[in-house]
Amino acid sequence: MMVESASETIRSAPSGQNGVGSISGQADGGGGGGAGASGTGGGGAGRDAAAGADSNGEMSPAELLHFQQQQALQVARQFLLQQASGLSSPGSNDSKQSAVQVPVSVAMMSPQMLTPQQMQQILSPPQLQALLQQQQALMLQQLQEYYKKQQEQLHLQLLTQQQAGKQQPKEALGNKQLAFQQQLLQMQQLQQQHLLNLQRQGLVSLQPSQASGPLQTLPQAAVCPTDLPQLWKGEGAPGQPAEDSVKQEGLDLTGSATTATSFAAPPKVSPPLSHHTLPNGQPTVLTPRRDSSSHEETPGSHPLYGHGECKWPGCETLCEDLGQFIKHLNTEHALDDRSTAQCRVQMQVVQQLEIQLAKESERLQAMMAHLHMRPSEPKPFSQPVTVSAADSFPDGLVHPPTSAAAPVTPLRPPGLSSASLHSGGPARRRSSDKFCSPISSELAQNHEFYKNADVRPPFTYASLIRQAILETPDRQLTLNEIYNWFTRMFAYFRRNTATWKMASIPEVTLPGGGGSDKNAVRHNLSLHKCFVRVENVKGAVWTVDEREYQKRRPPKMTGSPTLVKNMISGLSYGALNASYQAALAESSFPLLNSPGMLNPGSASSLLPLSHDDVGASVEPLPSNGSSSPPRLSPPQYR
DNA sequence: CTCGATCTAAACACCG
DNA sequence: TCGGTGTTTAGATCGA
Repeated sequence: MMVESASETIRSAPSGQNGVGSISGQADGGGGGGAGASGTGGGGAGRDAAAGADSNGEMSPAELLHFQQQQALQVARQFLLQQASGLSSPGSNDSKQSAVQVPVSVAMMSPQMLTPQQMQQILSPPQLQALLQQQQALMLQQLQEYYKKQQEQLHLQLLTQQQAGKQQPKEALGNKQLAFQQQLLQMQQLQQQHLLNLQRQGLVSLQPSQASGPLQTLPQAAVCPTDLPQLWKGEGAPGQPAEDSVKQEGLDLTGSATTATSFAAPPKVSPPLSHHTLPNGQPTVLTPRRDSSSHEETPGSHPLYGHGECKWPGCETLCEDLGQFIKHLNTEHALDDRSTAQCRVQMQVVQQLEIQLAKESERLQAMMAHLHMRPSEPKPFSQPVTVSAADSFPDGLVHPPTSAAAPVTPLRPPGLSSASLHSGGPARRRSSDKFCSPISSELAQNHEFYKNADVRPPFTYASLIRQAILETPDRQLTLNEIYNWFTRMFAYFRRNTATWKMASIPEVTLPGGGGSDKNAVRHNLSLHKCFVRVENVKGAVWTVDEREYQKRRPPKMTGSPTLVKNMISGLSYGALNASYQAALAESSFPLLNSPGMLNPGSASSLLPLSHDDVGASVEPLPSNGSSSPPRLSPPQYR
């Protein structure tokens, strides 16, 4: 839908977007000129500024996410307002950072004027954490609905097609059905990815049987739409009572997360966060129930706790009982840079998948349109969004429906389309292969992911080039073949053909004879001793000197916050999130990339994050990626 | 602060 | 002359 159309627009205007933007690194740096002083770092501003206002009423999933974040902001502001106006109860034994300390001068100012940073300062960590979780809950809910609708649509359309097929040549019908089934399968895979990711973070805790159940066993041609709701237990019933503990929180996360309309009623902030406080003074802010109903049946459980261990990404700390786990949760996973960063990463993941899903959906719509099967609901997301938009801002604040498409804040997030994700601009992600050199298996596992997802692979050029060469039978490639490998294997580079093939665009042709990425490839080939040029009959080919390659890199592998930061900035969206970007960038990827980040059951991560390598023996993996605590440094924005 | 790795951009040379 | 290829330099970021 809009995602795709937007990206198409960009693609069709190479000189305007990718081309010029990426060439003149200073252009988007906001600061101009200075010899690239902000050349690689100024991308964020550029992307944000590049926000286009799509105001046709439709919302892409990404836009929806942004919108939800706006909602979260609204809730936060409401919360602030109420605190400032004395609604909060001073009796809260743990609110040392909350209402009492809200600077009146700040709190009394129009909440809309608060920046995320200010809110971060004002809100206590538990409150912020609650907001984060609320955001995720919202995202989850919308995604679930979206998935469900898609499934139902597919089912209906398949049925329709089968009927219509009676009037069509059998061969044609067969082909079409096959195509549909493939499409269906793709969506299912996407859902699985999404689900796994969520599960990995603990937001969704599938029962073992479920994990391998509905989605994976869905028959291709006979998908029962009801399977999905089963998978997303608890989702189908918005009014479903959630855990009391959650409802009693100062911020009624469950309510607001479950039904968008809950935003209408400013949460009763009687003793805010007074329940379930723990020795360290941190309230137990439970993740809103999005998972299986088993959690509601068993009050003694926690979505982040299962099989006696903490399910927090990368943690897996053993906890004997829930109490111990709660304690652990509040000590080890309180709201700090790392936790928020991890949260953010997960949001990125979800977002990516959403975008992917949107693309696939669009393709599906096009297919159906072609086959004269007019989709009943061309805008799967429109309805939830509409509801949210209509009901989410009852506070009298001006939030016309259009504001959904054109957010109030100048930060235009991801919605801009995936173009903002890969950010063809000079602020493109820097990849470090310090931790991701083992890309062989990673690529193998996530082959499809990279092929379709518009994310920059978290590898250095050198490691990618090496991989390209090693993948060939004779371990040699010409430069052009390397180019082709890049574009073939990675949607990111494919999408950035403007920068890859700029030589074909006169006005942006570089003296170097190619785009920046191409240039980078050539540069890397020349620079690294591990790449050996061999004269061949047909010309020159490049080979890899493994010894040099291994020599080149230090044996240890740590995470690359740089990469994180870049990825995050590329995916940047949302005012609230902005305040966490730095934290995330500084802290989270090492964890995310650590083996421990993966659930034991999901060893084959669908994320580009696994560490295993075919040549694992060459490069010792860290015993545990999470063992190296992330640096908690002040936020840095590039 | 330094150093190394990396990325990006650019200039330049060579060759078909 | 032009485009592709290859080399080199410079500036910047970032982590150790």
